[in-house]
Amino acid sequence: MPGPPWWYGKFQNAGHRVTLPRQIILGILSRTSKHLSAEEIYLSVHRTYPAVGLTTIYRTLQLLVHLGIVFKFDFGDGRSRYELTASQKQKHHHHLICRRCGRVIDYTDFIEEEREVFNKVEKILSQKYNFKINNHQVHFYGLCDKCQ
Amino acid sequence: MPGPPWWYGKFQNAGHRVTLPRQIILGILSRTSKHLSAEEIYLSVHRTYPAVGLTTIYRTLQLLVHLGIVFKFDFGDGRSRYELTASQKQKHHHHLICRRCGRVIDYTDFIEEEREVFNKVEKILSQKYNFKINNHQVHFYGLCDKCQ
DNA sequence: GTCGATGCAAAAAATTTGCAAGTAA
DNA sequence: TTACTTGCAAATTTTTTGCATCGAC
Repeated sequence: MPGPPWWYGKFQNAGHRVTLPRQIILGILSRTSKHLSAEEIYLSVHRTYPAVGLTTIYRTLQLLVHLGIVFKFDFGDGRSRYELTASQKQKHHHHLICRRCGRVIDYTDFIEEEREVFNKVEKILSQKYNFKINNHQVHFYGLCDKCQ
Repeated sequence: MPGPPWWYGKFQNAGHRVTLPRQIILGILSRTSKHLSAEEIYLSVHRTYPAVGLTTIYRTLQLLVHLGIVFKFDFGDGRSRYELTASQKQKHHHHLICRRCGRVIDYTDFIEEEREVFNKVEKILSQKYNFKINNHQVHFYGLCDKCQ
């Protein structure tokens, strides 16, 4: 029995409406493992729902970032990239970024080991800076095999 | 005795020239602890060297990112932010980002386990993906005290 | 002297905004 | 019904490019 999606409550709590465009966009994000740009999401939505405009994509993504539902990244190719912070299908992962060609590798190695440390660090930081921390991201920068 | 600056070799190796604008920009970056935007750097340079144009700022920053000398970040306010990857004065630090107001707190309170994990992960990832890793960054996302 | 680097103006992209019309709650 | 959302078009903002000149090596 598929109850309401996991993000439903976040919309409710913040007083935001669950509209069709928003559901579609979240659907796309939850079905991909890529780092999509606003335009790529727009094109993907557009195939099935041509009525949805690019503006709505931008506004929705802004909202989702705001609610902590998606991450917004800049991998250096001039456009922002978006991905869900969590989902059933999507494992928590971090990034390995080539600073020369911009290639991005998702890695999930050691996430478990990291988790323990991050929980601890998160706790310390939360108290010290009075921050309510929800997520974290690790980026390693370097040169990929082809660019060395 | 102040020999050539630490980044000198990186320029040489890559066949890039050490010009006045580049030295000025690096000087500004090494003297601040802020996350400056291209325009802020431009304004800062412009005070003392009005001849340097905004285009040069962008081109120089692009080069510095390319060489691994500066980090380029998107903290969500619509413009890219830059900071040195390392320097004598600048301690390695990570970021705590408020997803509501965009406030960014630098923290340097690393715990020993944190360091250990990163060294370990870096080593393994380097081998597994054949990446030459130079740097890493950790971002914690959440709500700051004022935005909770 | 060479060839990379720079400045200016113009162009290109990406993202945001105004406003009337649509629609979830 | 009420106010949040949306689409479209226009505007804004950031970043990039073309080209003649300049300057580091």
